[in-house]
Amino acid sequence: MTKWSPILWEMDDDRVFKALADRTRRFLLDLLYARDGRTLTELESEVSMTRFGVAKHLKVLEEADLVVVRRSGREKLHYLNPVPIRLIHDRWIDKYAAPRLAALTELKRELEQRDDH
Amino acid sequence: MTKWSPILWEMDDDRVFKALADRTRRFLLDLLYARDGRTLTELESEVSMTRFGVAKHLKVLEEADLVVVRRSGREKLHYLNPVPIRLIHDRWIDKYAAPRLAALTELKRELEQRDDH
DNA sequence: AAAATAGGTGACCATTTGGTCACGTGTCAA
DNA sequence: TTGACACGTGACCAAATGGTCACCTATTTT
Repeated sequence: MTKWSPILWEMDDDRVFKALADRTRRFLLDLLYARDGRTLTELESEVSMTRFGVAKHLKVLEEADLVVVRRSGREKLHYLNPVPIRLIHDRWIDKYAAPRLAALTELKRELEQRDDH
Repeated sequence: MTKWSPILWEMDDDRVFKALADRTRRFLLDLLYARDGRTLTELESEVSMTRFGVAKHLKVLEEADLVVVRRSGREKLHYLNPVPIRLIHDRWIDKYAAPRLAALTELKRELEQRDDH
């Protein structure tokens, strides 16, 4: 229905949400958020799963454009792309409510800290 | 691992992402984003699915805390809760990158508009 | 050139998920 | 109080998903 401009990127929202629906894939995003540009083998070593499983998950993340890759010889470096996440946010949170919400989530974080020890 | 403060709300991140992974459920959130406080019957009329299907989806959204309900007699009014969405955003987008990203997504939106007609 | 390294493919199986239906409960109005 | 209305439950089936494996290609190193 919507014609997307292919100039910057393509976002298929179903692919993105399906990609985020799996714990392992979210953990892979966490790893890349902490440090970008890792190879499949390096990521595999952080997850208790075979290389094949991890490769499959990374492929799903790529196709959702949540992860972008750069090839370097026989290695494939993985990078986190935050744009689709930002679009999720913008879909259900309006500009004027955002600051108040940010304050609330901040408060939540503080309460957690206080609880943690 | 993290002890959550039950004071404000509980967030099970898996429930949230699984809930968002379905097109119909996202559409229900869109409907509630446009106008809050609707009943099951009203929401059902907007979707080509039986009442049972819609009820099941709403239950999933409730359990994920993406929708909160208020009972009024025999009716059940549904409201959108943006907090879990905000938490998704905060997980993978750092505070300093957010403004630049917002500009990018804004540009994207403009390009779409230009394309659309 | 041979061996080691990094990654890809298609098939397979167990489990989960989406949607429908028959039936049941609580609330309101005539 | 009787019937209409708003919603909930448990069973059921087809389809999609997560994970593993045997086997494959391409690049680098010795």
